[in-house]
Amino acid sequence: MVDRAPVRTSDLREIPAFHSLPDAQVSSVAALMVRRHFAPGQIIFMEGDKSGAMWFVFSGRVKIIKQSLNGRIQGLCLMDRGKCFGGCSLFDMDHNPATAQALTEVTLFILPEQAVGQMGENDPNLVKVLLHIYSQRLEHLARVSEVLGSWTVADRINDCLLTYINRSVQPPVVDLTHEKLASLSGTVREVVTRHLSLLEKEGVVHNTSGHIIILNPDALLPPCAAESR
Amino acid sequence: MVDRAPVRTSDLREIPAFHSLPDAQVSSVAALMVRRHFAPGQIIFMEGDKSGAMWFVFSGRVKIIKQSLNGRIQGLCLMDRGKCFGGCSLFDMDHNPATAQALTEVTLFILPEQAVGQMGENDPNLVKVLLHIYSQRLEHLARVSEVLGSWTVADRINDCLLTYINRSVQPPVVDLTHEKLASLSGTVREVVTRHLSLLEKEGVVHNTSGHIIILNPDALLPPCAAESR
DNA sequence: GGTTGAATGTGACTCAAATCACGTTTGAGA
DNA sequence: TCTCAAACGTGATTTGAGTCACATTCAACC
Repeated sequence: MVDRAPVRTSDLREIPAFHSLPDAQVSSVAALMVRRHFAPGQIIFMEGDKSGAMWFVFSGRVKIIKQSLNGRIQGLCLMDRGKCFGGCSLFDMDHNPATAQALTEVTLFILPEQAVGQMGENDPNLVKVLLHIYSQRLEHLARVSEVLGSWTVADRINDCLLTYINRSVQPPVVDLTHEKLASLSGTVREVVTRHLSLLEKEGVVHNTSGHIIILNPDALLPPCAAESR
Repeated sequence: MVDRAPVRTSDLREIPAFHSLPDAQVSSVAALMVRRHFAPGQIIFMEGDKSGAMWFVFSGRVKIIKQSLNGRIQGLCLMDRGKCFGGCSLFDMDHNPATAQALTEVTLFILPEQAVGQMGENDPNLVKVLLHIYSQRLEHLARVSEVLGSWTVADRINDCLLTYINRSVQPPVVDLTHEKLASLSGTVREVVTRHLSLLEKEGVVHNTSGHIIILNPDALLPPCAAESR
């Protein structure tokens, strides 16, 4: 699965974490990276693995999932182009807390563990990259814990719809099955189906197989956000 | 509330985030800090505030809480001596995501926003302090989201008991009312009371007013952790 | 176009946990 | 020791959401 094509500086430029970095450093990081390919369904790493490598999505989509004790699989998030995942052992954790699985054909850039370690030691600019990534995660986790803790299932589904909305087409659309949406919002398919039927009755969305067309995104906003508009 | 007594280097040494820092730097950080005092119940900062200052608990206990839309208050965690909170706007967030309230008499050290900003610029050693704090939070949040997402209420209550157990007395004890425990574990008082009665029947804890005596801490471990013993 | 497996729709049932509504105990201070 | 507010105990009721079971529709591909 290792692709011989090297990681080009211009490729890395597409990844937000490297936007603010001088060219020289981007290319030195690029030299340390490895390009890999995964087919849909392939496991990239498993919950419990000790790898501290960091993974960057160059193309395709990766699913981060977690298996709970009762055997249900909770999707944590989807990683699209430009996103970064893994590297958890750098964050004082001794193993990966979740599993990463390719959802489509994906091309990933890997920054191996020891390379990440060195980055921190040497160069304050590179530390900023790490801080940037940290920030993203903290924000995401803060959000997840807020959402799981206080919202109802209906709100969580709405939130997922807004998170994975694709506005590049008109009207905007969410390319997820009810099944996947259920997993991402921490519930089961039937509940998603029922809630989407409700939303359809209200004229907020339109259901087609495999896609959900969003007619009125604003109606999906949680009450608090709606107030502030 | 500003206390004239300066923050001493030896005071900072008590805080884990500064353990690995050379003396010279600890004292330069100490010079930037301000000591403040809060009475029980006082609000330290509110959800939505934009302050990016970081707060360190020197003595006493602070409660981090979040008000959900339905008006219920969810306690996120308690901060005891040595813990750090706040500074969220440094983490790419534009406002504090939660409220901090003094639970007892507390003495806090504040590292003002611009001081934190400078730290990152200048000294790679100080950046490690930030990374340390980041790591702690990521770990905590990862835990919270795992707990909220997959565990049952009973498991969450057990988890809270273990988190806030005070082992400095024998037998160990948890100094929280059912009400506070309910808030921390994301449920309501009645459910906590009922679950604790159960645990008492099983001989795991003993209930007294305002304190819960833990007779058998191991029995509180979740199934997964229990297996690995 | 007919077959097939995935995706969706829907009713009935179940259950954990929240809510409601009390009564009882506790402990600190007048 | 009396009082009162806070903390605790407990039944009855409600409900959100997960589970089960099965029917229906969709889309891809020979």
